[in-house]
Amino acid sequence: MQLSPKYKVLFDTTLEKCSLKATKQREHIYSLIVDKRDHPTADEIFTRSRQTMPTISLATVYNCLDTLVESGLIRQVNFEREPSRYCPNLKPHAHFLCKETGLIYDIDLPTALIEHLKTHLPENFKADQIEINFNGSVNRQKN
Amino acid sequence: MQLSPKYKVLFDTTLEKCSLKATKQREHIYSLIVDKRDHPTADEIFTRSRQTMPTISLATVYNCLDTLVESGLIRQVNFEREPSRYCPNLKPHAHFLCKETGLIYDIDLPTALIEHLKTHLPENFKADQIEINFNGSVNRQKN
DNA sequence: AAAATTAATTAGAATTATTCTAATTACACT
DNA sequence: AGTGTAATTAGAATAATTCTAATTAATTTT
Repeated sequence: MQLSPKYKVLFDTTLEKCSLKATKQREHIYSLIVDKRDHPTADEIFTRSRQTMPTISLATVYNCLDTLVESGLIRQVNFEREPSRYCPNLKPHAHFLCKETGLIYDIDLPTALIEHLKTHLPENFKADQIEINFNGSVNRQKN
Repeated sequence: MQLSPKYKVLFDTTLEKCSLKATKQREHIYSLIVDKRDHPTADEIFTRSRQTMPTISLATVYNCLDTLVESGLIRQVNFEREPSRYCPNLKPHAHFLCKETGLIYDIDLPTALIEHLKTHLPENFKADQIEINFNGSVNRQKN
């Protein structure tokens, strides 16, 4: 529940850059996401945040998540019609949803590969973002 | 509102293969999606379908869409928190959402490229599906 | 062909995630 | 301290989707 110096600096400077305030609610929610990188939903984050900040409201959780996404500190991850999930990993990566466990995994992808995907767009298309989502199952490793 | 022979055969055989019935509601909805490939939402499909089938219900539209997706006749396309959209293009492709117009474009991608993405998964990960979504803007072509 | 079985459709209620509204609080700047 | 602006809050509202239970349609069995 305490941001490491590295993330604290990132948090402060990023919000500063966006002329947004580094409030304790925003920091708290950000620290939860950085701390437990299990791609929680807004509701899960709400539940967790109440444990140490019992007065926070669900609206604030949504507000803070939106702010953090806009400022680029976290990414919103959407799979089909499921509730949005949130991810603090800022390296270019894809997501993999295991249909058996419901767990979401980060899949590192080379930046070059992601850039290569863009070359398949028509000339007048300019992509700001690419979202790559895998769906499947993770097999238990044999010993 | 009339399926071409090609799509009619595809529709009939695919549902047959899944032991699902080729009802007139399902065919109607499928034909709308094949006919106007603008990635409509369930609600848009509902509105369109009522024009020629005024007794169809929204629940049926959702049911039919689910059935068509499950059988593999159409794809469900999800961008962020927006309502699901539906796409009859079965070739491997990505989607591009223009943030200015809200229009969704199909982006053809070589099968090899999509397969190549899978090679970046850990060994015990088996992907059934990959969803690739671009976000950005389409610039008006200069003359 | 009638009866029975099963699947699909329907209307409307219920749910759920998210957004909105209006009031309050916190903070920064004179 | 007083003012202005942004952020937070509680609760209501919304919107997409799902659920429920009843009806209809289609198919198979008798």
